[in-house]
Amino acid sequence: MSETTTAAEAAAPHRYTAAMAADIETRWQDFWEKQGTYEAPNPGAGELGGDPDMVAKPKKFFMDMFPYPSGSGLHVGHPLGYIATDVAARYQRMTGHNVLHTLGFDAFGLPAEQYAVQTGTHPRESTEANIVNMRSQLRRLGLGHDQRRSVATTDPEFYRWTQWIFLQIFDSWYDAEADRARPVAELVAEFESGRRPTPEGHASWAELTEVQRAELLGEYRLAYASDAPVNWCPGLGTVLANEEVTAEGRSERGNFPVFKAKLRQWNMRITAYADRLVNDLEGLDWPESIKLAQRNWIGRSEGAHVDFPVPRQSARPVESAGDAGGGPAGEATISVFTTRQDTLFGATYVVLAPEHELVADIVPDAWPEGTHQTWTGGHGSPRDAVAAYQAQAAAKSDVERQAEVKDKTGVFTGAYATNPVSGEQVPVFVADYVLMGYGTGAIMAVPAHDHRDFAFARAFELPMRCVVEPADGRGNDPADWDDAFVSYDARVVNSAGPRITIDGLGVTEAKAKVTEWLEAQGIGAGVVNYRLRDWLFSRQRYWGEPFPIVYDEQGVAHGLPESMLPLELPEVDDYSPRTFDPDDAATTPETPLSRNHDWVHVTLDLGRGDGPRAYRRETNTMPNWAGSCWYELRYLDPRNDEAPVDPTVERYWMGPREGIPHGGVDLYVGGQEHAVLHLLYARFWSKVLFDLGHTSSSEPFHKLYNQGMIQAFVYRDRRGIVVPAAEVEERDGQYFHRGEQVSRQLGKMGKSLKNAVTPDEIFADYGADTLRLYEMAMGPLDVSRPWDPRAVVGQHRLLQRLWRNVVDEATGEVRVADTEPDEDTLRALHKAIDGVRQDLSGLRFNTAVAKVTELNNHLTKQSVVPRGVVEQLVLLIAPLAPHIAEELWHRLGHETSLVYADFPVADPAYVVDESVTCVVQIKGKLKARLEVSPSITDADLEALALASPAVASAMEGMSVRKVIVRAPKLVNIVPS
RNA sequence: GCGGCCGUGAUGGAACAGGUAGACAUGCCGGGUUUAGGUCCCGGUGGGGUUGAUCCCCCGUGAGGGUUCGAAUCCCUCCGGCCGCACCA
Repeated sequence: MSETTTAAEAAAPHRYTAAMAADIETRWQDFWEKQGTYEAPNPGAGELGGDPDMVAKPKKFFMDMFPYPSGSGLHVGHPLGYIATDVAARYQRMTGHNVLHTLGFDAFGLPAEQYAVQTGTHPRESTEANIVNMRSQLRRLGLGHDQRRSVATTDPEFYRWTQWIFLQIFDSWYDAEADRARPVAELVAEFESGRRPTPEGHASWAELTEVQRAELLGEYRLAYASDAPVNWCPGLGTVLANEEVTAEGRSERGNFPVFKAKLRQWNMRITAYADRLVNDLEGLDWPESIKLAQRNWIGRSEGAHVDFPVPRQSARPVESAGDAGGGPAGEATISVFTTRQDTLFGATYVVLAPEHELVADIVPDAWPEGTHQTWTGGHGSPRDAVAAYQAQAAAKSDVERQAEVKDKTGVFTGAYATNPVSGEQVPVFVADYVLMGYGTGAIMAVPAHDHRDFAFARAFELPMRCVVEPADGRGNDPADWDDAFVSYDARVVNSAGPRITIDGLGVTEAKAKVTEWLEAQGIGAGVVNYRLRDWLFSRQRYWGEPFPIVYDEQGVAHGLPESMLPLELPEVDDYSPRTFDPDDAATTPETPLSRNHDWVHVTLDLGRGDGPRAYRRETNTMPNWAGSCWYELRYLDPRNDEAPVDPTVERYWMGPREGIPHGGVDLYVGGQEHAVLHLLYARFWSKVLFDLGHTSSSEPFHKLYNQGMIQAFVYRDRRGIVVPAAEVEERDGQYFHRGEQVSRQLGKMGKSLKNAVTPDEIFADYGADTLRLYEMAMGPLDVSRPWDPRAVVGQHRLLQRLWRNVVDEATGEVRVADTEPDEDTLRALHKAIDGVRQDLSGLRFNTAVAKVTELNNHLTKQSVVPRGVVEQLVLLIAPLAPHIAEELWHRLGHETSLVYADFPVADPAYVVDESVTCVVQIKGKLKARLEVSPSITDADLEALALASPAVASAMEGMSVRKVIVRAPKLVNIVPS
């Protein structure tokens, strides 16, 4: 911008420019802050209670996915969703709602740690500095947030309650009969009274030692420590949840290899909620794609367990209850999971995962006579063959397994199991296409009707039997087939035996009959199986919530009493995670908190009546996701020091309501990347808190909206090196950087691609209102679209024209007239009101901007601007461009802010045109237009259309066969 | 491989429930204001044909086919792009 006053500026000293925008915007931002304009009152007399009239209004609770306070600042892509929710929230304020809208910070996480390692600053310091910086950047956008409610997950007063919720989860178990979580104390009471017997294999409650009791309860608790195999990522130095590992078996963050390792880690029993997490999706107003992603991730499938008896070779006693316990001595049982019980007669072999614990028990000393050459893997004994295969499978990474999907490998165990329906002896194989982590880790193979089994059977020359009649004419002999026949809509054949016959039944009937039979025989049962696993909840990090858990001398975990919360992060010498060679699977994690010996080893009185005792603290910290699992609740009641949220306040803002029995936030806007992470975890916590009676809402977010990404052009030179987008010049559709031609592609916006545009640049050139309008006008909120630096000016021009319609650029005087608007203008106004209302409530911001623009353009063409109309226009644009709207509102003589002014209401009489253009088509082709009254009858319109000269000439020599009339918009004439 | 979404001017995108395709904006073209520039103003702008000109005609929503009086919109096949899951029994 030029410093000297130009001639144009001298001619128009009161033009709306970037400088004037900056002045207006900061002035109103200060005003709003001072007035507490956006402070939404809670019901009741609490600290955030307020105006009862406001509380009595219908409420709206709008949220954005809160940001990580990064040190590198914002680019224009970041606030897209924040602007959208702000516009929606402002619209709701003007339509008589008590609107809660704020934004907090998800501030635990790796970047602060890494920054701390580089610079020596404490993560808390850099985090707080970043939050201050981000707050001021966001403030400059004019977002109407209730600042009193903005929380940071790193705040001890916040994570005190994260820890408290963890303890609630730790102290509860899932009662499958009641289908909800209950306090562990109630479970203990049931064990003590004998009302609930201890599970098979355990002594009675009274006979158990304290350690044994703790172990038993650990099998019930919703938060529990276990030694199950976890995802260990040496490159990051921490273990990870399944959701954080990519399909390629690498860490989502950093792309390091991930290995399975047996480590004692904390887990959350999210699997207990699998069914409810699937079922409750139905009532949510979420994008189908996200619901689908969650359904896929949970992976509910209905099927059955089926027992296949197999001779036991070793003399080992039966170790544990369950699958292996049923058979007579010398016999083991392979329990398989299948979703196709109906194909049981077609099961011609059985496969165990290489890690299956039964493998060792069933392998005989020598190959049975006549064993196929291909089955032995060239080994002299089954033991050698299986051991070699197991070693080979263990050494394979997930990536390698993926690569070999087409080529099935495996080896015969030497054992034969009995097919329970046919009594047939079927060979038992070990193969890595069966995964230990899904189902029972064992399958019955039905090669004729499963693609994978078919491929394996072909490779190993195993028999196939067709038991579902192919409907595609391929015949009933699998030997002639290229692939398995898989269908759920077919008839069962070849499935008659001495014990059960299902021939002729449809797949569904056959399934039901087989399941019933299995249950009656006690050799199987219908089960529902899930792909979802429990959520691995501990991390080897410094910058996270410490677990409020201590271990006594016997190693039993105890929750800290509420009075000891928050358990604050201790000072340590070194915050950095201990990382390792990314490929070295043999490493083990080290927790930064363990470096503070004095903090770890403490003497505490936990209030259990046993006085002060020595304890050792848990040194893992919680994953990043913990704080975001419940932060919506804290927005409601951020200063409550007796509970995470007051129940009355929670019910007011989030409780069940008309058509929304689950309750939850009214609108939640954020990116798609959290489909199976944050959004799943938060739903889980929400349900636990609901079950335990702490909240009235069993879903956190009723309506979810995914905003698209703002992309930007990426310019590369001939060597493919990215050049700064700001330095590229365009000439005749070609792009040049320092004289050299460069190529242009669309990509993410960001520093690494040298194409980031910061809000500050746009503020300097145009102002915040222009930025807001441009982001809203670019396209539908849920679609990704490129940032076009040249196009921003269009929205600035709109504001300039709006300004000019109210204010004389030369004098600064208000130039509107107190005249009555003409009919045309009234119709333009009321159509705009009607359209903008619909668009804003439907989150169609781009078309709302277009309608406001149209009305403004209409006024621009008028010689006099009627005050009544322009005032309504100012209100219409207020949610989108609140600063200029306030300024004009003020200049138009209003004393109070328009934030709570009534949004204009359309007069239906003016929403319809006085006359409408009727289209006359002949065979669907446009032939003529007629100006007609909107209330014209079909008959009148038909007569009018047929009488029109254009129709008469076009219909010359033809007769009318049929006329379709859709008064008042259309007549279509069909000639014969 | 399975599942889902999407292809409209030079560009971002409109078109609510099948009924005037291209609203609104950028860019571009022409004109104005200005010493000049544009973050100013006014007008034009899908392609082709025709006319002195208004008019008028034809074509047009990735390609092909279908349903319909009428299709960007519904159905089928194909092509292209994006996303999710992926040996899940």
